[in-house]
Parts: sequence; C-alpha cells; structure tokens
Amino acid sequence: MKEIYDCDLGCPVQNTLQFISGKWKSVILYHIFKNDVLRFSELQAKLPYVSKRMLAKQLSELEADGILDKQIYPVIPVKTEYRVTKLGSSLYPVIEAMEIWGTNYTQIVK
Amino acid sequence: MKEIYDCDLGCPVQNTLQFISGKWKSVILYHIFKNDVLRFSELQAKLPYVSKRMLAKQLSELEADGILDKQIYPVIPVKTEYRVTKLGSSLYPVIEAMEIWGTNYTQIVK
DNA sequence: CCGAATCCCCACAGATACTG
DNA sequence: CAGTATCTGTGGGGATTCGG
Repeated sequence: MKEIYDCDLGCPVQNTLQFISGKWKSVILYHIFKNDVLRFSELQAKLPYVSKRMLAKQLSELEADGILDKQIYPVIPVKTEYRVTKLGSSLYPVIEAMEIWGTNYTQIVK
Repeated sequence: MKEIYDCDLGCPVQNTLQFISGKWKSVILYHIFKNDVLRFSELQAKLPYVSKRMLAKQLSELEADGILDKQIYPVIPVKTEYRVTKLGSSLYPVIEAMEIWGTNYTQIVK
C-alpha cells in the first residue's frame, strides 16, 4: 500500500493525482469498473494502443498503490484477474465524473 | 479550441483525459476554481515545484483547448490573468471529485 | 512581469526476445 | 498466457537567456 503522502497541503487534488496520474490508469480503472473483473489479455484488447510493457507497468503500480487486486491462477497457461480493492472502488466518483464529462462535453461546447 | 476527437469510442474517460491529462492541469484548474482569477505569478507561488517553463506550457495548452481564458493587460510590467471559460467551468465536477477523494482517502484507507 | 527560444540530457516508452 | 529483460531512441522538461 502506498504511503499516504501530502505533497501539497492545500491541494487535495494533488493527493488524488498520486494514484491516478499514470497515463492510462484512469482508463484501466474505467474498464475494470465496467466489467468488475478483467484478465490481462482482456485489458490488452480494450487498450490496443497501449503496449504490453506499459500496461503491465501501470497495473503493477495500481496494485502496489492498493487500488487493484491481482489474482493469479497457477494453471497452465497462467491466468490472472484484476479487480478493484475497497480503496480502488472509492475512486469511482472520480472516474464517473470523467466519464460523464467525456460523454457530454460535445454538447457543452455548443 | 481543441478539435473534438474521440480517440477511443466506448471510453469517454479518454476524451476527458485529452484536456486534463497534462501533469499539472488539474492542479492549475483547482486553484483557479478556488480563486476565480489568478495571475501567472500567483500560480507560480501556488505551484513552487513546477518550473516557469512548464507552467507556461500547461497554461497555453489549457488556453488553446478552450478551458482557460487569458487576459493580458499591456501595462508595464505586463500583467496577465487566467480564469476558466464556460467549457472550463464544466470540468468543475471532475476536479471536485478529485478534491473530495484527496481530502478523504486517508479515512477510506483505514 | 510574462513568456518564448535555445540548448541539452536522461528517463521513459517502444520493439524484441525470453521464461515459468 | 502473463508477464520480465535488455536495448535503443526520442522528446519532455530543466536551466538559462532574451525579448516585449
């Protein structure tokens, strides 16, 4: 679990960014929120423009930060599943706000 | 104004990220939301860990994207003011969600 | 005071190949 | 299948300077 670390008192936004500022983290979370559970290959399919290496890095950071939980099934071939932790699920309102804006901003512009 | 550009249909979050994914953009927006209007030097004071060059870049991108409005007063020395546009103000719920989470996550963890 | 221009470097991301 | 390891290049960002 990531250390709790106020990098800028007076700017709580900064604290949130520590967890989701990775280039693809919000998108990964969005997909896992929508699907509850996703395998590595399923995430790859949903993010074809993100390299395997990049995806693995973002996932391991999210896991290290206590946002995601990784289940490994030692079958052959290996199978892994990612889901949100309790802490991760608390980020839902943030992702939801981004989802809403991303859905509606076209109309806002007009 | 930034072209509206769906880089990933089925992931509206991605659209939002186009506008606020810059390293410091959310924090800049947070401070301007709190203060309505901020000068360049005031933003510098609030973000001491961000270089002048970086701050200017983020601000000009936010302006180019139609999120911020820049007022230049051609006095000597020059004075500039940044405030949110209508489009920018529509991002308030997103920043607010990040602010709320950043304020409360310590308790969520426990 | 604000910010653009130039130089420069190294951290980060892609490509590829390898492993349990 | 789900990653790691290594190598390589590129551009993001700091430091500095200049200009309005």
